[in-house]
Amino acid sequence: MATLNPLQKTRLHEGIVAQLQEKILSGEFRDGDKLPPERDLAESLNVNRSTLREAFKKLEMLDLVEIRHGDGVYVKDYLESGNLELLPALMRSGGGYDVAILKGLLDLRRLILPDVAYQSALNRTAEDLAEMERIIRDGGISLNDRDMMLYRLIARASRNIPFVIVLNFFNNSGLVAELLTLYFADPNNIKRTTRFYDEIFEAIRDRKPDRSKKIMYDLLIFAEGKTIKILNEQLNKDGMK
Amino acid sequence: MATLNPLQKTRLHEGIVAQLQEKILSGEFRDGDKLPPERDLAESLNVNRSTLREAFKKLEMLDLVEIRHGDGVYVKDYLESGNLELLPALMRSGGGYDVAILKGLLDLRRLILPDVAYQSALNRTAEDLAEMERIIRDGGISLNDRDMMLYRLIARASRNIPFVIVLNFFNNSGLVAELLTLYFADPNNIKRTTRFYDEIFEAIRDRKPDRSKKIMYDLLIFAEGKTIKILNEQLNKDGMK
DNA sequence: TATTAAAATTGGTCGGACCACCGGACCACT
DNA sequence: AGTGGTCCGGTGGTCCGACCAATTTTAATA
Repeated sequence: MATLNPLQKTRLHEGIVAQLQEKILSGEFRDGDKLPPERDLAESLNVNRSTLREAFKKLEMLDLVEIRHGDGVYVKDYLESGNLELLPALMRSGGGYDVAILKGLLDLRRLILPDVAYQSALNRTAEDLAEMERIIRDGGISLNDRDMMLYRLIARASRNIPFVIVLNFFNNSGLVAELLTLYFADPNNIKRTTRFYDEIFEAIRDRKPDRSKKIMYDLLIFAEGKTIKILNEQLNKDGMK
Repeated sequence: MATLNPLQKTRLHEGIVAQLQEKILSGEFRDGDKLPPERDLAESLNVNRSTLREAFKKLEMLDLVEIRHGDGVYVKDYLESGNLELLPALMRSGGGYDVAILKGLLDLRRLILPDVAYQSALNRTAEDLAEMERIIRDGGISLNDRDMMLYRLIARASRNIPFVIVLNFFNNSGLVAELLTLYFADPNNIKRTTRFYDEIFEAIRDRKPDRSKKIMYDLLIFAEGKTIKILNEQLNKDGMK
């Protein structure tokens, strides 16, 4: 408790969230622990109680803590209640990437996206197609943005809202963006993905769900392999320094 | 005695969150809309500005709004940024179940859980097995709780943290709990699920990933079919009234 | 007309006050 | 010994009013 640092950021309560979240995810605060009273904690952090409470509201929404009126604030077990939003933070807990968690995330993506493509081929409209084609042909968009936009369009065309929202998680977590930058550093990968765009577009256009699914799956397998390889090389380099 | 439900205390800011969330999900507040200033909105809602701000912090965490210092609070497109936590609310938007969203959620579950079982069969420890057996044999737990606890144990045994956290979503959203109650109302379904417990336990115990995966998949297909059927019957009944 | 400076608007933080709820201690009665 | 009643300190929940900080709008100026 004594190691909480006062902070100065653009938004104080965000800094508090980050600090407390880190302490929970790292195990410094464990399941069942009772945090100090808001008044005390606010004083320790050199912030107003209102500000601290705004931070607590976010932590509560992340299911990291449970706030009991008249009692106190208790740390919850994030493995039992934690939110998906925690995964990016969890993956970076040690400075670099936690490869096990990264692989788990890639597992999730590989399990879901092929079926998104499948349903997209079944339910896409002419408008969906037009938008997809526009994105694919548009040269004014960065590789990263184009990639994420296309996936979003495919998901929307599936008319499956849970699919769309799960994809948001991958797109907005910043995770995919980071990996894509590494991935697209290799021109061969750009070529492979560009081919993928054409293939998946055709398959969805022609309403071929099974083929769409396979095309998506193959691309994901390819991209996963490359990405893991790149990360391993980085790790080795860092390790030798 | 058993029918007494603990009444939930409602915190003011939670009511505000629910109210604003509903207006956003229903489309009354659209993407890009600027909300009234905190001071005005607080007065309209008859609450203090601090209280309103706590609500805003939660809405921001749900990615339903974007707060810009010196500018205002803007509604975001939940289809582009929305959080998984929104799905339960979205599914109940019209009073009953939005069947399309429900099916999408079942899709997700069916895509993921079989592979959770697969990895669980590969990575489970003796301790995992012991806990699973304890849950399966324990007669003192409600059907619902036992079901959710077993799934959680299977997920943990997979040693795949993203899997565990995704499963939390299904377990904690209240969604599965509701459906399970309907599902377990039929003794045949209880029998089928009890058989599933034994089968999946054996398969995981014997480290048979493919068999575990298939057992999980078959059970999910069965349960989905039954659940959808029950819901359709309910809809028809309600429609005839 | 374009630029710049002041003013207004709006979210962010603050300090202090009071209310609502919980838990434990203590008491009265059985 | 056990049950219920009462009280009290601690803690989260809400409120008030003020000022700070970022942005937008408006007005003054070149």
